[in-house]
Amino acid sequence: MMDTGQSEPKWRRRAEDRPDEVLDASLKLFAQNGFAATKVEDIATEAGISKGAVYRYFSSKEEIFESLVKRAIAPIAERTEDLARTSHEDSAVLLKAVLTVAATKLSDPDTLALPRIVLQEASRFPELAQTYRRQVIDRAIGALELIIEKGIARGDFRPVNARLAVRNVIGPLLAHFLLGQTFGIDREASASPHSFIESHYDILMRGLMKPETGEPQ
Amino acid sequence: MMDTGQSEPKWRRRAEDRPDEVLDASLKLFAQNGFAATKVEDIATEAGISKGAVYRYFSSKEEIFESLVKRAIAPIAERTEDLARTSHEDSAVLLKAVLTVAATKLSDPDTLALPRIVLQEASRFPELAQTYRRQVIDRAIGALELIIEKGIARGDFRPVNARLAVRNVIGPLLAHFLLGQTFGIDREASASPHSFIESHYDILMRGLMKPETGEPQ
Amino acid sequence: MMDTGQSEPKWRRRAEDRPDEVLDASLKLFAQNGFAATKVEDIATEAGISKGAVYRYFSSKEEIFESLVKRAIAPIAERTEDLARTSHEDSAVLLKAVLTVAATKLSDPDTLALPRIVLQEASRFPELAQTYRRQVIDRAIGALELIIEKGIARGDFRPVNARLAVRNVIGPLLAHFLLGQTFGIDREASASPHSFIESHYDILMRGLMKPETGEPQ
Amino acid sequence: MMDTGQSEPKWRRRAEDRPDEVLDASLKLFAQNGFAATKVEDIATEAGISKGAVYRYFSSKEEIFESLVKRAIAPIAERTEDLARTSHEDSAVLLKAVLTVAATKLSDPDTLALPRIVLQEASRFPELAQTYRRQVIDRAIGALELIIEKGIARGDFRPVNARLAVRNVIGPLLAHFLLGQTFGIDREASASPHSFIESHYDILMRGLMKPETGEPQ
DNA sequence: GATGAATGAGGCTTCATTCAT
DNA sequence: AATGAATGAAGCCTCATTCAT
Repeated sequence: MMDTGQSEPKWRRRAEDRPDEVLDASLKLFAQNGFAATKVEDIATEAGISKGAVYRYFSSKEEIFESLVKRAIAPIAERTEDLARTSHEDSAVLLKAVLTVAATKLSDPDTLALPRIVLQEASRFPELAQTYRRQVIDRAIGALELIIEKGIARGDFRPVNARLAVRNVIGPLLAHFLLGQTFGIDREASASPHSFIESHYDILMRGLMKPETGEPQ
Repeated sequence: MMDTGQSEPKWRRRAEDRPDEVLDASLKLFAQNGFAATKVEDIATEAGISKGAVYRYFSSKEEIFESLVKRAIAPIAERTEDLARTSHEDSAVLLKAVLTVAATKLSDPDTLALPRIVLQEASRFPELAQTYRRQVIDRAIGALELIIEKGIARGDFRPVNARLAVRNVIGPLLAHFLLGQTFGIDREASASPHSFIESHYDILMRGLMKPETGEPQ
Repeated sequence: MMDTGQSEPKWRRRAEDRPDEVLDASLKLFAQNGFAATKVEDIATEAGISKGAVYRYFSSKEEIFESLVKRAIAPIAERTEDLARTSHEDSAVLLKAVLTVAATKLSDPDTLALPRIVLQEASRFPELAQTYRRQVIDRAIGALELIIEKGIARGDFRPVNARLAVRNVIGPLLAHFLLGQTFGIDREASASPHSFIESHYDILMRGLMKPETGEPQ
Repeated sequence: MMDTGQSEPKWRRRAEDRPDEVLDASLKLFAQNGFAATKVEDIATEAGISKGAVYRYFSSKEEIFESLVKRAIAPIAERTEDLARTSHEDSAVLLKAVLTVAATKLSDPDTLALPRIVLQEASRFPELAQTYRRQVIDRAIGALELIIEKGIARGDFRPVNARLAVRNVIGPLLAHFLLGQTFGIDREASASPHSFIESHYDILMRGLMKPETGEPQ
């Protein structure tokens, strides 16, 4: 919140930063190679510490993964409620804002990394997957559902099944960014985050809005 | 200890079926536990043969995975062109048919399994991922793109960017089935494949069609 | 002894020839890759039969090796005594004849192969090595020892320790052919079997003969 | 079951010595059983460490073998040149010195072990065999050749083909020590290194020297 | 606290041998 | 008798985790 302008020197390694550095390193390597194929020694090297030191902060490789997920969840869990509260505005405007933010974040590979890993490892860490689901997915879905329901109540949207309609909001983002990153699809200009969001928003809004409402935006 | 006299044959000689049995077993276990966490011995046991026998048909665990993907790709690659050719019909009708077929297939965990695994292991098998992408994803996207473009040319659809619009067709399916299976979301009745497809189709078609076209379906 | 001139057609595979064909194949492969690195399947393929068939003639890979050694030993064991009996001639002439025969044989890689393998595998097949030693090495040494002793008795040679002098007869052959084949030493013309034997004989005879005997040969 | 209280350290930390200890253990076992028949676990046990520890120092069993050869080669490659330089002396004296040193070394099973293994495994490690040949065999042969040529130039020796004559120097050593060790030949007193060298030298020198030179030594 | 040497269970793979066909 | 599919013991190697220094 308060950026004093004096950038924290990267080289100052402080003990309390270590766990986070380990998690950063892990995130990078897990995203690159998957959980099983990532060696603790590699994590240590990437974090600039020794293998043994890793075990000072985390009791096992699995715990690193759990902490990684929990670290990512924490801020999301806190901020999510804002989404619902802020919805005093026009539903269409709100939805566009949400989509834009989401697209911006998901177009960053580092942000996409964790959801991807969780998806990958869900079967091996069922409880963690459930935690992620409840803390992140359910909240996001819940928030979007609420936005849609409010839009329906306000008369902005047609009376659709809000819970199912959420798939039409989230899905195209998934298809674009997840497949895009995983398979390297459509790296051309036409697929820039911006133009994609324009297209998605255009189609989605027409699909949700009442016919007489006229053009979206 | 107790020999009843009825000799149980240690194994059957059934070379022709074995490779497929191994692949079936592998698909099941890979889907369940991922590639790395699946032991060759488990595959063998699941296939009802010995560890060593697996290596008569596949030279390594990786080759099993590759064969699995190729086996799944083959029929898809053949049938895909049909999709484009059949499109003499009304674009809306065609699109609904496609969505219904896709939903039916994807709601079967066994069908969804392979795409899931490919997604999971893409970073560890980059070439295989690219093969899958070209043979399956690109074709599917291409076919859908063609349907949309024909719809635009016929005046059924608004002039949208067909390539990007494809995300709005595929994405909700992904969100529904992939996340649904992975995280166990929404197992309630409201989320039946049928009702989801109705919802998806309704929103999607309104988003694509010209306003004056009237109600979809 | 009786060569009728009608060469046995190679392509006529008869059951009674099989064991020898297996041994031929084994000799070739053992010489090439060693005992451990040679697979029974490779032997079978080389012999033009199936893996199972090999086990009809030999009960194990070790037995193949044993048979190989015994097959090679048999004729040697029979012929060796001749060497001692023939020694009515001049010791120098006899020794030269022996050296020439030995050099001719050892310059053929196929002949050298078995001694090489026996040397290689001696520690893994101690009994076989002892059999080989007694049947081949001891006899050869014994025969040469006898030749030398007779030479001394006749006054052709100086009174040397015959048993130790045998090393001076055999050793250079070993050095030339064994090292030559194993390490590919001296493939030039100067190292032809013939010129080597001339050199060896020249040096050896001068070493053994009485000074006053004059030039050898 | 019975904890006496005196904690036995599971291992010592001794990284610097370990590689050599592993090589020593490997040499012993390779010499005894051959490369293929020696298990990494056996090497580890012989070296007093665990299987895994071996892999801290060598990335594979093959690398152990390579290191073994290189370790043995290094000092030889350095010292060999001395042999040629020292040859200010009488050729006969020099040759006897060389033979005596060689015999002393080769009569030690531990010294003979490596050449034996290299000979055994030459076909499986062709590059290593060539390295050994160039670094050890070619140098030794070259040095001996030089001694002989100098002897000829000085008028000590007859004009023989030096390159081929080298076989008469080396060969008897090979026959005596290599066969002796491999097949357990002549363990009697008559075959002591000393008496063998006397015999070999006696026969060899007479073979090389000019008739009028008189008795060797 | 930090380090990295050491451990050892566990996985992949090979291949001699067996035996149903 | 021949075949080659199947077995399974055994070996190489990996790597998460421990712990002496």
